[in-house]
Amino acid sequence: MARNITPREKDYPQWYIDVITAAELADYAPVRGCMVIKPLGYAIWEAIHRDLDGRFKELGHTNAYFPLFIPESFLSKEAEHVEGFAPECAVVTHGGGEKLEEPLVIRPTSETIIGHMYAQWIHSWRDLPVLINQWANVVRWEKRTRLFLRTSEFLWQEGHTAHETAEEAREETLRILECYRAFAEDVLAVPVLVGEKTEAERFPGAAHTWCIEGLMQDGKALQMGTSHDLGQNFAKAFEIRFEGRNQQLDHAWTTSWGVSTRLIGALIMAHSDDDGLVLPPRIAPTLAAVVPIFKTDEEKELVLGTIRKLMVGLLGEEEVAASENRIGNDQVQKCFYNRLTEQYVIVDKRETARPGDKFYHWEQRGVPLRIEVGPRDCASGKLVVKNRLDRSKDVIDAADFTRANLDARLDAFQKALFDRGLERRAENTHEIGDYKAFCKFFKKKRGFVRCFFNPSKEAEATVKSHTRATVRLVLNANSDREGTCVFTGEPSRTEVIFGIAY
RNA sequence: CGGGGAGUAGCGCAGCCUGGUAGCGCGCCUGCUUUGGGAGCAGGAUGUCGUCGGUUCAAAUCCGGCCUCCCCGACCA
Repeated sequence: MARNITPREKDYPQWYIDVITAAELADYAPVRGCMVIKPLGYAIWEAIHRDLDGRFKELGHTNAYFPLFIPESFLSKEAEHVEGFAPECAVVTHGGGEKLEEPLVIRPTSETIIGHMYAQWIHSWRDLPVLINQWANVVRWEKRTRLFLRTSEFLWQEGHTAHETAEEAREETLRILECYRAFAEDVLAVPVLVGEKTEAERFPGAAHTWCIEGLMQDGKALQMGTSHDLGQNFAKAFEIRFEGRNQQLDHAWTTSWGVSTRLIGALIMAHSDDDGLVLPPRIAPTLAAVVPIFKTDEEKELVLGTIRKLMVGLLGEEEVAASENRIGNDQVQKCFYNRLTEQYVIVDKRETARPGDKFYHWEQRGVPLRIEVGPRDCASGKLVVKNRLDRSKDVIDAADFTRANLDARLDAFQKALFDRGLERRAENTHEIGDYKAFCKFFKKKRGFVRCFFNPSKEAEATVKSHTRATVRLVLNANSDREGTCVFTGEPSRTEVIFGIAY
């Protein structure tokens, strides 16, 4: 058992912090609500960035960059938008030692400044669609922060598109939603529900907000991504107009969508255990850690020699030789397993730590596979493969230490992780039709509650005051099944998911 | 922003009530022995006691302001 990690059972919030600390994902910054993303945490973000970026480009989007500072007056141009964001904006009032004529808001999101630019770039239907994404930091002055889940500054991507018709904008919104779903499930191995937000939970200024929602191990819901159909709201506020095929002036239809470093929090809370971080192989910066075991100098020579041969067999002489020239290779030798995804197999050659230390070290950092090679293995031509997820230990022939073998193990790991998530979600999803039972459930338990519900701001506020639960998403606004609203008892065809959210 | 808890060596903590030259465990450094699940012995280094101010001959300790973190609320992409 890891001695530096509080078990989930004992104190879940403390466990979360302990896992982050033990895995060295992040550290607190000397500014309230801000964090430093340390190399391992950042490598995970880079992996998320790399994969999603490819998906966006595959769909036809390109990246651009807009300013961090937004003139304060821009925010006010969309009534709901300013109402939603003004309370959490950081505002710059001075620059260069002088008071600014107009204060500058540090972007909490970029709809306004991008809308302003789109108004200048878009004149004709021939200019549409505009499909731009930006990778950026944003600032939202949060009262209560949590590492990765909610910090005052965070990293994200925000896509902003403009279209000729309402249909196209809606299609774009749903296309991105599906992109997020596939990414969350296939890459992060976190099962997500997909649906629309109710008016109460909608993005300020959006016509429709769609989301992917995951269930964490403590039964709380986590919003992992949103895709907004902005209708013509921002186009009207910023006068994004174009002359159509019919020679009439019309406002463009815009969308925006984003995921953030919060996804790292989702990864931690969905997969990790009392021994520390667990990462899906498709995201893990290090796929396998090779731990040499030896006592004497002769054994050291034998074991390290054997490992070198194994690594050459796995990755080729060129890569192994290159890794030996990298700085620090006498400590932890980093060999590229996949240069495109920047994923490594490492050899932990530190002589200051003993094998047991190394086992815990890499386990806590979420490395999916551990390879042990000792004198006994060298003699028998075998090696040990330990699986981080199910803790199984396989003794395999050295000849089987191949890409095909490792890939198969990593694929099985990825699948097992996702299947475990599906099982957990199934166990923690309940259909409840009666409001008394509904309240009783949330008094004691956490999880997704599926029910019929006729959304309204008032009803949702009342339910929240009773239970702290909110509508996480509308599963189906027009169900084939006919039910009764869990709150009012009236007939309903709207199926929703309630949960207590992070 | 309201309620509760905390801040002393890298980490975890004691000391504070009852002011009087700052301690323990782990980690770290050196050496030897070790090494297949967190090693043993010996020696050693490390602190503006979160910060600013007040009381006092004297403050980690008493008083006040502020900062930061954690938990529970409120708020919230």
